[in-house]
Amino acid sequence: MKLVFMGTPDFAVVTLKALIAAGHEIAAVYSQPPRPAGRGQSLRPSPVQDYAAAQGIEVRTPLSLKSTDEQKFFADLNADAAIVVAYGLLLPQAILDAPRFGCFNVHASLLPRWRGAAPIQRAIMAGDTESGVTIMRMELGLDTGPMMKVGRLPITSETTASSLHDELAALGAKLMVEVLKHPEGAGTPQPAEGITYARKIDKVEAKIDFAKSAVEVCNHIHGLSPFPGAWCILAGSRVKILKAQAVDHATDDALTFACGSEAIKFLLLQREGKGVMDAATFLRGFPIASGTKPA
RNA sequence: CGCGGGAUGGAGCAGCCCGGUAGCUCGUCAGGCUCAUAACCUGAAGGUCGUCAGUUCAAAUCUGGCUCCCGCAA
Repeated sequence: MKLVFMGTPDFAVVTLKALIAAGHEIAAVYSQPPRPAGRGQSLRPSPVQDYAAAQGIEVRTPLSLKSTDEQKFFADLNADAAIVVAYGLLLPQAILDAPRFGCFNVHASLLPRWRGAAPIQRAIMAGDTESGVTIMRMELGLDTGPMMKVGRLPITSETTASSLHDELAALGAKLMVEVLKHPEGAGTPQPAEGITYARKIDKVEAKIDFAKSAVEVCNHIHGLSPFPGAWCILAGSRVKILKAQAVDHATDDALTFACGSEAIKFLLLQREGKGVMDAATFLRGFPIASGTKPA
């Protein structure tokens, strides 16, 4: 089929690759325009733009799809379908109506739970035991469209936002390819019950609150790992915690700390300016006296 | 030019301010002890101190350039 792909982060690249591998023609790729990012705040293109450009695909980065010029260009692509994955722009009705089979979206949650911006992180932070991806036919509303296909994945005590992100990206890409084999289906309406919204992750949320229970702290850490990274102050240094484990009670272990209930054991950490290390390695160069309290 | 930290034997760090025998924790190898051990003891190997240049009798340490890594902020 002749497709238009719209997406921005790494998560979307996985689907784009799968579509190309499945033999679809990508008429054009839309992505968020390059923005100042990283150190030196230099302008850098999105992962999707990077990849598409490297494949020789035309990339468009409009600030909005509201202009009639932009909508006309889109319509003139004469696509069979538009595939949207974490694009970052709302699609006006004129865009939704343009492709022959409509627009399809990969969303990283079991809808209608976790509609919105940060479904992967929110699912882990909330302590969900299951996550997944939903392929939906797009509507004007935010993640409200009828479901074409759903894939489920368990969330365990080992799951981090990073690992779940990778798994869901792969699963979503696979399911999208399958959906496109029968793009004419109407899909199943989302349940009216169980709607929640996954609001954007705010940096101020990242600081660890040791007053919560160990399990909550652990979920918080894993949900924000590795970005933006849950952190606390240890012996005067800002330390990011990328992996942890809830344990029954505080022990003599240098990196086990009491929480509101039970205790948390840090397994993977990163000091400011340093690389990521496991607990033993971290302690070798940055000894933490027993009894030290994190802040 | 957004702010800042860093590059030292395989790993993580100290030393640098106040130039002059390269140290610590761990790992590796050999041997010993032990019923046994991620235990303990003894010994050994392993580093042109990121790179280029400068200052100096002498540079890991002072000065300047370059490369790479990371935290914050966006």
